[in-house]
Amino acid sequence: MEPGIALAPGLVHHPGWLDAASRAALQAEVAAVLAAAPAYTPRMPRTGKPFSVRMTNAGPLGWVSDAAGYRYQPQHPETGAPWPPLPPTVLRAWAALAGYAAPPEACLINLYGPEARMGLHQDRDERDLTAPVLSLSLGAPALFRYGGLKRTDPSRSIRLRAGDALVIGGPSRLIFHGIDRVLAAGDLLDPGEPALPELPAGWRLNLTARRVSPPVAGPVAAKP
DNA sequence: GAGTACCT
DNA sequence: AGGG
Repeated sequence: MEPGIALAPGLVHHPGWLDAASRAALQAEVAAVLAAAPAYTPRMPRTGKPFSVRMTNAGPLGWVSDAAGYRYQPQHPETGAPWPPLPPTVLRAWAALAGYAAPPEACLINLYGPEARMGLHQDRDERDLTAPVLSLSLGAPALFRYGGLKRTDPSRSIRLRAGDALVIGGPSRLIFHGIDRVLAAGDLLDPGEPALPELPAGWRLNLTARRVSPPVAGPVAAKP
């Protein structure tokens, strides 16, 4: 597993982990996901207030939020279709960085317009909290804020750029985190084929791979 | 098992 | 910073 920069125990930043070719490949993979599973606007539990971020998913399960609450489900909430397969680049990054044998089951794709934000929150809807969450960034840079295990713990922010990977695991698995703001220009989406017609310059895209359920028990060790 | 991926 |  590659070193990266430990921001806290279990919270590891890998700046520029995806090279230009991998970023282009991932963009093409995201374009395919969006074609099969269009971005939609999630809503807050109970109040139904819309998020500023748009979302879609890939993998056997996807994270969704609406007035009924947060949950993982196998189908797109609007089309009813199963989520498309996990992008190969996400699986490759997981194998290299997650330190977890079983593959991810969900890849949440967050699409941030120039004004989009994500308030401080915990990723705690997964039953398997021993697996890390792996984040990959594309497009415009953004200010990522992270704190501690309590909402009131002090927080810091770092800049995430296109190609950065971030592993959120171990003692940091349940830290509060969010996106303060997307930064203007600077990094545009790499020109790649096929382009992402739904993603104008100035947008940021984040993919988070998650293990939702504990892996089924493997072979039992032989007794002496 | 609160809530709070939101808002003031 | 903190709400109910």
